[in-house]
Amino acid sequence: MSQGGQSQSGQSLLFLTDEQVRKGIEAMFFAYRGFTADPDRILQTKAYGRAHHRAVHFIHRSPGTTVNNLLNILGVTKQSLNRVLRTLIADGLVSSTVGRADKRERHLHLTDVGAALERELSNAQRDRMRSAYRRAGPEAVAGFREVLEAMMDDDMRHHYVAIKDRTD
Amino acid sequence: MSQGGQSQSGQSLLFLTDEQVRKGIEAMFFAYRGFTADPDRILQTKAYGRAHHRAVHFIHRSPGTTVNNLLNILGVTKQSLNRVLRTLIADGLVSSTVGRADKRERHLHLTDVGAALERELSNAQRDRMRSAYRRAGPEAVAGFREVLEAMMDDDMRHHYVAIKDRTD
DNA sequence: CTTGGAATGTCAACAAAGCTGACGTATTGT
DNA sequence: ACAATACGTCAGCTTTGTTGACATTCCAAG
Repeated sequence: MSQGGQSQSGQSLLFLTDEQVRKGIEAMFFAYRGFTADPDRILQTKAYGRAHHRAVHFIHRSPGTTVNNLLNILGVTKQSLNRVLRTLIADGLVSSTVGRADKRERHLHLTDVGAALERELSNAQRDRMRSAYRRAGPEAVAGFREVLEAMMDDDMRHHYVAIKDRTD
Repeated sequence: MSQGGQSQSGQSLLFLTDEQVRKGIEAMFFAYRGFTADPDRILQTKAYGRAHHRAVHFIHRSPGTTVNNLLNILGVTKQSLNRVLRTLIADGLVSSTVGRADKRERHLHLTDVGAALERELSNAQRDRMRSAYRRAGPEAVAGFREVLEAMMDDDMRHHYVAIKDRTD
């Protein structure tokens, strides 16, 4: 890593140099491309895009979630989400049911077809993640998660933790 | 981290469960949003977008690079890159000079104004990265980088390593 | 030397997916 | 009764990706 003669203790003092941080930035950029590459390839053959993937993922993750909740998680406008949701519902991948307690709300679920697509996309993405995990090892993975969590906006970390610790 | 009763050795057997991997996927999603949030905010006030940021970043990183080289790094079509480059050149942030050896090539450099924007964006993004690094600690950072590197496509890892080890 | 193909870069037109703003409807709660 | 909330939709704009067509330059085969 061309750190030259830096000792371990030297590294812990120097690991925040601009050079180190810039490498992290580029690693993030290149890795995110890999992260989305496999699902993107699948989606392209089905006339869907990354936005559909995200919707399907989080509906799968939190079945019965409302439109508003999804909006907060995805961080887009309702118009943008609605366009995606409309096609997913029209194509029979997602079902939208009026809320029982609050009839203004719509609860979203994946249909069997939607769940099948979710699995296909998930598997592709998980395979890459799993193989990266395997190559890097458990300790690297723990560090990976720690840094990512520290990088999130506070609101997003809240969503992430909420999902992470959900028990239902 | 709520690992509960898992021992270290137990963890190394179980860390590849679907649940673990899925959490990594969501961490990646939420973190990437944070990662781009600060530069995006700055860019918005200047009528530029994320694509401009990427171009400026890599021109700064490899001064004199050709359009084609930039194309490979960024992984977009040359038409898409060209649009961004055209506005950056028109606005005087980037200079494009005809190649001496091969006159088909254009060599790209940042002007003083371009370098100033690069610094502004870089600083914003680095601040967040640096603070995440600081919170997580050097060992977590090493793991972070390992997993990201393992997640890249092979071609992209090549670019990353090439840039990482450049000596000029 | 010429000529035809490969490589580099530019222009035009279109698509996906984000955005703002305005508006309508149903439902809830004060 | 009325204001606020949740959702859907229309219209129009921006960013950034795409494909197709084209000009320029280089190089190598004839």
